[in-house]
Parts: sequence; structure tokens; C-alpha cells
Amino acid sequence: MDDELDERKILILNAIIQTYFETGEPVGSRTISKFPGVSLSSATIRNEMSDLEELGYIVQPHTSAGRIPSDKGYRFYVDHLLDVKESDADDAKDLLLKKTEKLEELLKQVVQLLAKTTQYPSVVSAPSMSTNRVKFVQLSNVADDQLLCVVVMGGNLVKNRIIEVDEPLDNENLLKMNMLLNTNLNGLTVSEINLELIQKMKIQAGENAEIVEAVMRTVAETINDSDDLEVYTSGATNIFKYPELSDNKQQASEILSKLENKEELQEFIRETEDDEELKKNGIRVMIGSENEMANMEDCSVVTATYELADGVKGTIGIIGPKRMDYRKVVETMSRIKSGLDRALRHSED
Amino acid sequence: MDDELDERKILILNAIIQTYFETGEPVGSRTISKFPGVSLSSATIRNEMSDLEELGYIVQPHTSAGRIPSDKGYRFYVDHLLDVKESDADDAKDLLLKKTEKLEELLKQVVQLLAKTTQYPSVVSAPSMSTNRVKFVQLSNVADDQLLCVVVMGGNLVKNRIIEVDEPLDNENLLKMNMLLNTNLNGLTVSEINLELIQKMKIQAGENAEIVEAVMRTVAETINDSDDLEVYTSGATNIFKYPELSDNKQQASEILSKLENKEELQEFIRETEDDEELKKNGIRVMIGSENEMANMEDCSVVTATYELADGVKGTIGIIGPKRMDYRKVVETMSRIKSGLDRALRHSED
DNA sequence: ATTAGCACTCCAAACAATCGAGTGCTAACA
DNA sequence: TGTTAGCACTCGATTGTTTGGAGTGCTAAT
Repeated sequence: MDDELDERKILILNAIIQTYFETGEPVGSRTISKFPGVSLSSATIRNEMSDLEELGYIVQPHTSAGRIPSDKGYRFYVDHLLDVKESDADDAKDLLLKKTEKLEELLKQVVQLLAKTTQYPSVVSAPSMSTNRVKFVQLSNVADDQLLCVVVMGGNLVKNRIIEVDEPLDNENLLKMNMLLNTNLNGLTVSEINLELIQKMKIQAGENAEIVEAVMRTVAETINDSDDLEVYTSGATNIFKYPELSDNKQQASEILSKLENKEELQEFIRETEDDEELKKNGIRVMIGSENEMANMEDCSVVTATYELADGVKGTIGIIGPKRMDYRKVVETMSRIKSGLDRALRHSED
Repeated sequence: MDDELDERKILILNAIIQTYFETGEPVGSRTISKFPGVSLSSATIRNEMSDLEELGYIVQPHTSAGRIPSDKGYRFYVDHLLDVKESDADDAKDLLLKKTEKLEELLKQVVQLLAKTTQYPSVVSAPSMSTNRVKFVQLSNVADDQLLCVVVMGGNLVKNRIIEVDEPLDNENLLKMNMLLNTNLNGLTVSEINLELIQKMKIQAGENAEIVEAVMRTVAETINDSDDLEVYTSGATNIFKYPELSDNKQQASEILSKLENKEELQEFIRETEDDEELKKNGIRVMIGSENEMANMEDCSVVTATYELADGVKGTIGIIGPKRMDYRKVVETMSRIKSGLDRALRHSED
């Protein structure tokens, strides 16, 4: 794929993209001829541009307009022309991720930081539960007919639920129950907690098996509960900074809706996790219609995956116009990703 | 204030507002002359309109255009012309508020329901903590150097936090601590938990007072923690349905930003809670610049307060264009408010 | 007191004219 | 042979002009 472009075409393509990034306007041959490093007449450039267009790297919105990069052009830029500064380890000190113990709070901070730094709408998904392991379970009597069930998962993700019961459990039984729950559930992943296991535990429970079963089922539910599988967003209104996304009300509305619809967003961002067409530093760039989501042709999406514990992954991402400062975005994401990884590893010890 | 408008002026004002609600266009005298119930010539109407304008109930965008209601006009409409059907008690069955035990989930459902029903951006604030009372506190060992602190407040609002400790607490001390915490904190409001109290508890703690103090402080922090004071929003993108709010990108962006900025939103929505200029059914309508917030001149805000327990209040609200279906909104809010009140009262028993 | 009639205003939409940035092509040039 | 100057041409954007119509205020008749 490289060989279809000679040195000079690459130079010009780069100049076009750089200029377009700055102005957002189609760029013409004369502009390029004045671009630093290019010393060719506009006529020559026109010829080269004509070739580049034929090869599909740039397009003309209409005759007698300048050229803008096509998705293929952007792709080439991202793959070959973008030199990302490796993030200094020390560099991450400006991250200022407060040592909060709650994952939710941490992620909220991260998404805000991401949005503020990049100036693009940002998304952070909480790590998927499916491979996360139970660390601690506890039932407590909080009222006569209410039990509080608290579950701590890896990464100190805390889930809780109030369970209504018909008759109160006395302290002795509660203690037994807690023992039973912890011995059986500790270290298990969500998917390993199934009816079969509950059945097994019920038998172990002995005497008050009935209550046990009901409670157990709710505990399992609580752990499986994906309501907490939050997606955090921030800076959605940044799209108004980019006319190509917000001039068209229809489109602006679509994008904002997508950002508001957590379920869809979750699903979408998840898809990118295991995809292995990753770019350097584990950061994935999707340009325009490479993203198969509807109404997203004019957007690029950059995502990165962070890891909480072995296999427990979450994603951070931004959505912006195709004319995006990819370098800054990739560098920022890379920094934040590693900051996050570090913060999580720390809290994991 | 009533007496400055005679029967006929009211009739015409009403016709203007009704028509304007439908069309969104300035309405002229001829249109009104054909309005059901009005049998006057356009010329007569013009005279009346001229008076209404002088009195400030309607305005003319420019000479030779029709009239639109002013804030004062809307206010009159809302105060005197709007007959709200009292919400049938049974009527609320369509509410379908699932009996979720977690307040957060309930509120998320409510805000979505509100947005879906009204088609306006909706906001629901979690009840203010300040007057809420501690119901149950528990510390547990979750790892060698980590304690889990769980606090259940009125309305089953659960807060939790991981506390890092230098040395583990043995079971006996943990038990003592839990006793201490519950005896001292139970039934207290957030504001009653202060340094003085902590000091008192420290003395009671006896031997391992040091750890106790540190932990206690964190517990107090956890309870006071207002991070959980969530505001839920839904349907923000509905503003695109109303050209008067979204045609101007600047304004659209402002409104959406406000909806995204939870802190500001929280503060704003709180202000309306204790204000006693309430309308029928405890629902408050703010029209245009009655709301002193910047960039909200073209919006109306309708809020209602729900009550969790004695004095523990939260707010639900919608933001829409001044040309809003006030009747439907007020009725919907009224229904949802009472549905919510009922659901909460139930979970409180 | 009401209304028909009329002159007047002013926005919005349609249309026309102009400008200029940019192109492709050709012919001259190093 | 690759580069460049020059030129005719295209086409969107901008600006100005015209026109139509909805609406008003005022006056005079009922």
C-alpha cells in the first residue's frame, strides 16, 4: 500500500492534511505550494493532487473547490505520518488522579480529565463485570424486614442491594450465612455463580434452607446486576466547537443522543476492546465510516483499553470530527491510560 | 392584577396563546378572528391587541408581524387560564414505577419516564442529604489493609467507601467499633455528625483510640460525602425538537452544558425547593426571565418537590421552551410526583 | 362600539449579478 | 522529461434587487 505513493505525493498529502486540520476548509494548490518544505509551483501540485484524488486519498467537495482528505487519506496519515511521542513515565505526574478509593469516582474524574484535555466528547466505561471476581460478601440486618447485601469485587467495585425478607434473621443465622457466602463465592467470577451453585449452597445451609435460597438468589442477582455497568461521559457539548459536526442539527442531535444512550454506547465501546487491529500503544483509531455505527460517518473515534486486573477491562474513548488533532489525542489517551492503569494497579495491591 | 383585563381581552389573549402554542409563529388579527369562540372582526381584534400590547401581555417581534405572548402573558395564562385536571389517584397506574429497592435506580427510571412523557429535557435530583438520617453503619474487613465502610441512610440510600488502614483490625475490635458507631450515629442527620461528636466517640473507644479516630473521621466523611448527591438527567437532546431553542447554536450549547454540569444544575434545582411561590399541586412554573439563570430567557422551567421522609426532599423538573404544553407538563409532573411519593413512602415503612 | 377599506411596513423568498478561489489544460521552458 | 506560467472555465458564496404577502394602524362608514 505504501508503494503507490512516492516521496513527493506523501509530502503533499501531509501538507494537505496539516493545512486542513488548521483551517477546516478545502485546501487548494496555491496554499500547498507555500507550505513549508514544499517548493513546487501550484501547477505541479495540481498534477499531483489529481493523482492523489485518483488514488482515493483526497476528494473534491465540488469542481473548483480545493481538496479535503478522504477516509483513506486520514488512515494513511494516522498509520504512517503520525509520529507519537512516547509518553514519558514521569510525564504523567500532571495527571493528578486523586487517590480516591472508589472506582466510580476515579472514572468520573478520568472522563472529565479526558474531555477537558482533548476538548472532545469523552466516554469511559466501567470495567466489564463478567471476568471480575468476588472479593467479599456481606449480609447485615438493617431493619426488621430488610437485609443489606454488600458485595466487593476486584478493583474495589462495591455493589449493594436491599433485600426484603418476611421474617428477620437472627444474628447467629446471619453469621452462618455470611460464612457460607464468603466461602462459596469468594474468588468466583460472575459467570461462575449460577443456579447449580446456589443449589449446592442451599444444601449446605441446612436448617433454614428456604430463606437461604431466596437470599442467595438475590445475592447472585446483585452480583450479576449489570445496572452498575456504568458508562461515564463528559464534554458532550464540545461538538459545538466543530462546525462540521454541529452545523447540521440533525447530525448534532444524533451524536448527542448516542452519547446520552448509555446502553448503546456501552455496547459500542465494548466492541472495540478485543479488536486487535490496534495501533501503537494499544490505542485504536477508527476513522469515519470505518465505524459502522449509523450517522457517524463524519466522526472519528479513538479508544484505549485499561486493565483493572487480569482480564477485567474497561475502555476510555473520545469522539470527534475526522479533522481531529490525532497526535494530541493519541498522546493524551496514552498518558491517561497508563495513569489509570497505574492507579488501579496500586489500589489492587 | 385581574381587573386590568376585561372578559374580551382575556378571551383574545387566550386565543393568541393557544394559537401560538400550536404554530410557533406570531399570530395576527385575522387568525384570531377565526378562532372558535371569537366572533369579532379582525379590526376589532387589532384594537384589543394594541391594548394588550400596551399592557405588556403580548409583544410584536417587529412592525407588521403578528403578536406573541410576553413572559407576563404566559404568566397570566399559567395562573388564570390553565385548568389542570386533578390527577386521578388511580390514574397513576400507568406509571409503572418498578419496585426497585435502590433509590438511585428508581430515580433513573423516573427521570427517563419524565423525559419520555413530556418530551422535554428532564432533571431529577436525589434527595438532599443534609436532613437525612443515618439508619445503619457497618465496617467490615475486606482485605488486610482495607476496611469497607457502608452507611445506610433514610430511604435506603446506601453509601460506601473503602478505608485504607495501616494495620488490620481484629474481629473483636471491629465488633466493638460497629457497636460504637451504630449507637452513636444512628438517627443522626449529616449536620449533626461533627468533630465534637467524633471526639466524644474517641473517648468512648478507649484503648485503640488512634485507629478509631482515623476510621471515625473517614466514616463521617463518607456520610457527609456529597459526591453521591446525584442529579439525573434524561432527554437533553429533546431541545432539538424546539427550533426556538436549537436554531441558535450558541444557545443550544449553553442549555446542554447546563444539563451536563451536575453541580450547577443541582444548585439551581435546589433553589426551587423551598420557594413558596408554588402553584397548585406543589408544582412550580418559572417562565422565561423569571428564572435568573443566564441564557435561559427563552426557557421555562417546571419543578416539583418530592418527599422521601420528613424533611428529606428532592426535586424533579423539566426544561422546555416558553411555548410549552404547560397543561400536559403540569399534569404529568403531578402524576409522577405522587407516584414517586407513594413508592418512597412504601419503601420507608 | 364595531367594522370595512386602504395605505403603509417589513420580512422572507426568489432571482440576478458579481466575485474569487480553484481547477484542468496547453504551451513554453530548463 | 519534468516543471511551470498562463489562461479559460467552473461553481459556490456573497451581495443586491425585486416581489409578494401577511399584518398593522388609521379613517370613515355603519
